[in-house]
Amino acid sequence: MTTRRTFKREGEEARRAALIDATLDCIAAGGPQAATVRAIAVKAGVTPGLIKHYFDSKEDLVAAAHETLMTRLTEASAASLDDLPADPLARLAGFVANAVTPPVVDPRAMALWAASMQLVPRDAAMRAVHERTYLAFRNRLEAMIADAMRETGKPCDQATTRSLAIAGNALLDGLWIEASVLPDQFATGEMRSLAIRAFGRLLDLNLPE
Amino acid sequence: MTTRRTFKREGEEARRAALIDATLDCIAAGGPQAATVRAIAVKAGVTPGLIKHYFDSKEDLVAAAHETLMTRLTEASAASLDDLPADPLARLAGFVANAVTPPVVDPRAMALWAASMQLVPRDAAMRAVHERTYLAFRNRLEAMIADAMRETGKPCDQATTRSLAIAGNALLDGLWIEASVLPDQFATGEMRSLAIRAFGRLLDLNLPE
DNA sequence: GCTGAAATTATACACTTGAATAATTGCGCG
DNA sequence: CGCGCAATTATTCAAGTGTATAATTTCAGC
Repeated sequence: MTTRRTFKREGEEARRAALIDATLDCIAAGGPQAATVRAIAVKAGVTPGLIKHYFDSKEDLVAAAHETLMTRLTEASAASLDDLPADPLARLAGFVANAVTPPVVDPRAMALWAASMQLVPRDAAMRAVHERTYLAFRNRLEAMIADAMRETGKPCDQATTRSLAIAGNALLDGLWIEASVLPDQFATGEMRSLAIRAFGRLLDLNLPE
Repeated sequence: MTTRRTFKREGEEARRAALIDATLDCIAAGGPQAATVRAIAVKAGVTPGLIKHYFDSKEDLVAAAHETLMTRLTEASAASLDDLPADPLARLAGFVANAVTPPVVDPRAMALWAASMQLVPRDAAMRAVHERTYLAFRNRLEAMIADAMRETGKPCDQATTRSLAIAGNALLDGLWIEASVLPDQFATGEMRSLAIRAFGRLLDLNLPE
């Protein structure tokens, strides 16, 4: 007679979080098709049936995982703000450098981001999440740009600031992607100074490296 | 007694191409997990077994499809070069505008691109394809940038040109992504002039809109 | 310690998946 | 026309999928 595996009762929040993390791990490691209920359960140290107990369906779990991912990416860049200097120019330079170097630059995060981008065009809920997090990031960048321009006596109108934020955001996105996916293409530290210089040219500001 | 479905013999190239197109259609419509051998066969107007006849495995077919996708994206942007003016500044502006407006901007292409980016970190063959196509695009951009700088009497050294090409490429990538995934965020024509202005600031050139 | 309810595991099921094999058909060549 | 081979279809199979349900275990409250 085989004995049942022993288990411990965890709180609902802990279990949901563990299942979500396990889902993200699976997707990062092998793409969406690798995130099967069984693989997720193994990674979470749990039995497949438990997924059904905490989520109505696997689809629900995946949606929750993507929401968590997006929130984390946004919060990660927000957290770094606390460690940046108060001087607008240095602050902006630090923000830029942070966005294009590890740990923000990370193949795993990149793979997860690509997986979620893939869902955006055909999933309204995912699109809403993306739109919200995108605008949050861009608006934060816009505020820092406005501060920097004002600081250097080159204030610009709102439309220009908006355009610069859109372009600056795109620049950071593009550099983040390439640094994450082809890390060997760039020498150590090259991406950092490259990004700061490019951002400085975009704003016509002399950002401190 | 049920009669067999009638069929026609197509050439090998035609069948392979049809299967690859069907695969891309499936991935674009429903993500990688929707690209099952049966769905692909239906879309190609063929029986699942035929896939095995032309490709050793489904994995091989998917790899071939991604190679085709990447090549097409690169060739699409190359084709537009023929229609651009010879003047370096106007040429660069046209290239930029082309990259951030339809038909290059396209939710379907974006979804396919995301699907393939997702494979890059864990598939060496995909990484090689990405690296090759990325460098081809960037080198083309670098040459145009060098021409434009020389034209305006602001020649710059090779390292600077390289940096500007990397940043310019990132800027175009980022704008392309956002325009493709959140088309409603930008007014008609806004993305185009925004991109040209931002690119002009990056290079410190007055690009004609 | 008991007890009961909730959490967790175990089992079963219907379905889909990719692949392998056998049966048939189209069609170039004589 | 008919032969033969390769292209294509049809069928089958084992493995894996998500989910539903039943059986067990944990643990808080008495």
